[in-house]
This record gives sequence, C-alpha cells and structure tokens, in this order.
Amino acid sequence: MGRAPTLSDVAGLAGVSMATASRALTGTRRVDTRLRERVLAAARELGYAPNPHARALARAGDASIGVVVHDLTDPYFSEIVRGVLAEAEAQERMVLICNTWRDPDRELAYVASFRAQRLQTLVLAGSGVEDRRLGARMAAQIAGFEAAGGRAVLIGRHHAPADAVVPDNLGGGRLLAEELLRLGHRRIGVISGPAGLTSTRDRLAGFRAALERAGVGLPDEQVVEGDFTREGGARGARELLDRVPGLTAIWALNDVMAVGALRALRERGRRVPEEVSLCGFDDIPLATDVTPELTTVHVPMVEMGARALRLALGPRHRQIRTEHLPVHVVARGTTGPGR
Amino acid sequence: MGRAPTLSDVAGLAGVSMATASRALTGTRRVDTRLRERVLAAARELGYAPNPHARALARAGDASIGVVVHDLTDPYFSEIVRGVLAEAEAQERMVLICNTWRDPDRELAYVASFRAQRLQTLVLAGSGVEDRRLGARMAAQIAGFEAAGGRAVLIGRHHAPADAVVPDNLGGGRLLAEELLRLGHRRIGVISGPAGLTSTRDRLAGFRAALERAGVGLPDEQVVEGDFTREGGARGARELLDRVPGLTAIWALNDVMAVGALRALRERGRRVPEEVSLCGFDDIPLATDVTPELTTVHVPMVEMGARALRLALGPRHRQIRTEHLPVHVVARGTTGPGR
DNA sequence: CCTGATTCGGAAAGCGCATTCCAACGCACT
DNA sequence: AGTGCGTTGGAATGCGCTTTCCGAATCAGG
Repeated sequence: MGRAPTLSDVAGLAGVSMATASRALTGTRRVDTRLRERVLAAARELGYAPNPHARALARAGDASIGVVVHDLTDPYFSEIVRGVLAEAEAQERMVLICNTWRDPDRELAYVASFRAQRLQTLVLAGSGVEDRRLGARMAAQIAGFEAAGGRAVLIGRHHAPADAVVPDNLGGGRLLAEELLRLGHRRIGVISGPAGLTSTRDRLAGFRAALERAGVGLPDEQVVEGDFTREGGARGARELLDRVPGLTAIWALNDVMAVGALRALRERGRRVPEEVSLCGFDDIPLATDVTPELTTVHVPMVEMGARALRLALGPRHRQIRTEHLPVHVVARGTTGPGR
Repeated sequence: MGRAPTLSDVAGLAGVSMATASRALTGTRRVDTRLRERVLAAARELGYAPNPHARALARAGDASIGVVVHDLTDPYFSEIVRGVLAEAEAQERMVLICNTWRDPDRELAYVASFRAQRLQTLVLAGSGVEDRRLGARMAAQIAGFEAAGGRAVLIGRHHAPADAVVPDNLGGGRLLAEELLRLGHRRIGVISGPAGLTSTRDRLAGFRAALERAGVGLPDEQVVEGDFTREGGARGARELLDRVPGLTAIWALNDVMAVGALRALRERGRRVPEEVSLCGFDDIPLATDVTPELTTVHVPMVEMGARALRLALGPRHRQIRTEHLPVHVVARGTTGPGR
C-alpha cells in the first residue's frame, strides 16, 4: 500500500515482461489480445497509474501544456486561461498553469523550467515588454525552447521569434478615441497601463493617433500611469480630477482600472456619464456588473486563448505566424455626450 | 543548441564528475569552493536547468505543489489560489494549478495523476460533496496519496481523512439570517447552491436554524437552486420574484449569484434595498464593485489558501487537523429594513 | 517438408539525475 | 613514522518507463 504500483508490478501480476506490459498499456505496438487483457486487468486491480516523470524521461518529452500568465486573479488573464483550458480539454491534455505576478525574472524562470522539463507545448500569455534587454533574454529562452523541439505561442505583441496571437490594441485605441470624439469629448484624461508593456504602448498610440487626426491634443498632464488594478485606477482618476479641471471623459487602459476609477468618481460626487464619461478596455465580465455598465473595447480573450493553443498544437510552419484578432467598441452606460 | 544541456554537460565543461556537479548545484554536501565555482560557472554558461522529471525520479518525489480547484475563473477560487501562491512563493516552490470545472471525475483524475507523479504536496480547493459513493472514491485516492508519503490538505468540509481548512459556513448562514431578521425581514427568498455540496448544505442549514429559532418559516417554494454563476443567480431571482409575491429579501449563497440577482432585480424594476434587500456570501472583490455594494458574509479566502499550504508543508501529526476559520457579516448597501 | 517473410514477446539499454559506497587524501595524534 | 579520524571526489547503481534490437514462433508459398 505504501508504494504506488509500478509497471513492473503490473507485468509481474500479469505474468509478462515489462516491455509487453508497456505496449499493452500504451498501444505502441500490437499485443496478443489475451495477453493485453491480462495486463489491463492487472493494471486495474493494482490501481496502476504510470509515473509521468519516468514516462517523460524515457520519451524525451511531455505532452502536458504549459501556460504562463501574468496574473491569474486578473479577469483578463483568467478569461484567456479559460479559452486555453477549453481547447486543451477537447484534446484531453493536462494543463499546468504558472503565475508570474508580472515579474519578468519569474517569467523567464518558468520558461526555463518548462524547457528543462522537455515540455512540448507552451502558451505565454502576457503582454510583451518594450525593454530590449529583457526582450532579448526572453527571445533567447523561447528560441532555446523551440530549438529543443517545443512549440511556443505568445499572446500579445512580443519581440520573440515565435507564433503569436495578438489583439488589435492599436485599432482598439483608435476606435475608442473616435467614439469619444463623436460624442463631443475634447478634454480627455487617460489612465495608462504600466510603462514598457507593448499593450499599453499600442493602445495609447492608437488613441493618440485618432485624437491628433481630429486636431485634439493630449497633453502629458492628462495622462497618468496606472498598474492595471482597481486601486491604480482609482488613484489615477483622483489625480486626473485634481490636475485637469475641465475633464469630460476618462479612459482607463483596462476595465479593472476603469472600475476603480468609477468608484473614485462616485466618491468625488461626479456623476457618470452625465458629468464625466468613462471607458475601459478588454470587456471582461466585470464590465457589465457595475452600474452603469462600462463602455469598453471588446477583446476576444477566450478566443485568443483557444487560438493560441490551437496554433501551438498544430504543425510548425516555415514562417512565423501571427494571428491578429479584431476588436470593437461596446458602447454602454458610462459614456454620454461631452459638453 | 538543439538539446537542452544536462548535468553531464555541465560536469564535462567544469572538468568534474557528475556526482560533484550534482552536489555543487544542490548543495547536498560540501564541495571544495574552487570546484564549486567552476561548476556554477559552467552551469551559467550553458544555461543549465535541471530536468525536474529526472530529479523527481531520482529523488522519488517532487517538491512542486499541486492545487486542484473547481473553477479558476470564479473569484472565490482565484482568491484562494492567490493565498496559496503567496505562501508558495515565500517557500520558493513551483505551483501547478488544475481546473476541474466542478467535475468530480476530473478531480479524481487529477489527484490520481499527482499521486502517480509522486507529488508531495496537494491542496484540494473545492467544496466537498455529500454523495457517499463519490466521497468514498475521493477518500480512497487521498488515502493512497498520503500513504505514498504525500501531504494533502482540503479546503472545505470533506469526508476524506486528511487535514482541512474550513470556513464556518454554518455560522455564516446563521449570522446572515440574524442580520436579516434584525432588519425586520420575514419573507426571504434563497438562491441556493448546487445540491450535494457541503458548503451549500452548511450555509443553508445555518440560515434555516436561525430562522426557525425566530419562528420564521422558510417554505420550499422560497428556495431555488442555483449553480454559483451570475446567470444562475439571475434566473433564481426571477423565479423567486415570480413565485413569492411578498418577498422582502433575497439571499444568494455566493456573491457571484448575488451579482446576477442584482441585475435581474434591476431589470424587473425592483429597487435595492428599498423594495428588496439582497445579500450574498464570500465577500469577493466584486462585492464592492457593484452598486449598491453588496452586503455579504466575509470568508477569508486568501487566508484559507495560505493556511492550507502552510498546513501541507508543516509536519504531519498523529491526529487529523481541521482548522476552522471564522466568518463575519459585512453590512453594506444592498440591505435595508424590511417592511 | 523446407525456406523466407512476418508477427510478437523478452532482454537490455538508456532517459537525466541523486546518492550510496569506496578510495584517496590530509590532519592531529601517539 | 605510524595509526585513526574526518573530509571530499569519483564510479556505479537505480528511480520507472519506453524503445530498440533479437530471437522464437507462426504462416504462406513452392
């Protein structure tokens, strides 16, 4: 009872060699029906389960799927994970999920560990970073991973040489700006994301471009940096309110911050959307839980996760593939006409 | 480049035997400083990372921590996971998270897999089930896991013979009922959780007991079954509204359902809390995102996760230990006086 | 009845690492 | 100088499994 049963136990009980037992269990090669039955029965009787470590070692590979995310408790990532899981279940594959808390070193360590583990499939969900040194280190790890026969797929824009699924952050920023302009807003405050993330940069760049085209300025004082958390959103909103008196709209670069901002606005007695319009980005479930419901940009997070895994499980191509996913504005209750 | 570097590569480059390289890297035994430096340098140069499979095989064990949760996208569980992760990081342990979508078979399969993997630490987060057959199967798996030297800790009330951390669901139900009674509510609708879960049963039992003690009835028609999702909560609220005209309060057995119910009430034009009071259970972050903020029972989810892991990492005791964690009512905006 | 082709079970090598056992080497003693 | 002790490096073993490589057996064809 103490020791878990091994293949050799099964083989012994069935009265066959380990080789035969292994083949009967895995179906690698034909085994006489009677023998196979005996092996299967023995395995069942012993409650045998193969040791995945030994298997991975012998096979020089591991069929599990590794997923590395920035923050599992952030709905953006849990939706992505949901997509990956759904797809993985369809393939009956085990999924290992790791959380980095947005720490690049930890991210690197996890990839290295998966590589050492001879994992074959890896989904890296998290925004890429602009930092060249970090990017290069990550690119090296990923190249190593792929050189060893693994398949890695990135979610978000990275500088690493691997397949990727990336939402149209640039277009989303632009569309949202156009929506706000259409509503008549001219003085807009922005709660940005962590500097150095490609998603922050892209969303903001799209937004900026659309404003410029319309001849509307976005001075530095109207942009504060947030950290993609509720609290960061609330802080950002307060700061904007203090700094820019005539503000008619606030855009938070993700929904979680927008929810924090909504709370801050309410605390300050600013009515949304009558006095100040508010919008976010992502369209996580939380966006429709708040009152009024949040105007935002819909990003197909579940779809992104699923697509990423499908890409990773599919054949490798000569050329690196990047799937761009469209986004669209969902106008809800937190936006109204500007003065 | 193709193959990931192995210990023997490191040993070769450093000009020592594998044994020395291994000892230098793991610190198992003293190694001459100069030699150790050489090994470390070689490892760094090669970008060496030990193969965890081989290591687990050789050591007959795996230091990673396995976590099995019902639904990672449910904030209740992601908060628990957050607690586990925080504690694991303090110990520099890798965490593997698995999702069962509340499917007992999948849960069983994951535990079996961890057992086969010689995992030593397992946290099982999810309510226990009342079903005797299922419970017995799970108990058997867990017993096997522990017999093989592993340490398993359950979160929630289970029938399995292992250490556990359990929130005071019974007391929470009672406290909440007392709060509603205090406010003058006599006709209360309940959106229950999935039947067969111990948490559902305990919360409801506590609630019922307090009502009875006060001489207030809770007829069957005032209780509908939910599934712990927003949509389930919304459906439940609609059904209650249709079935029980004079309802002055609704209690959903978790916050996620309460949020769904809030939406349904709003759609029906019932003002909260003026016409109908509403409360939930758990006190997830979402509870304070909605308007009005949700009255609920605070369950220390993060703490539960952390405690569970601490228990699992600590020494095994002769006696099975169960840590009961207190809960308390947090009165917020969705409850008001009953008519 | 013999030969060549085909099927299928078993012995053994090896995946990458930790670890046990052993030998060699100081070192402080007598 | 010789004995006994503690230290430290190396060869070898084994963790549990898959997978070649062989050889025995079976079968079809002449």
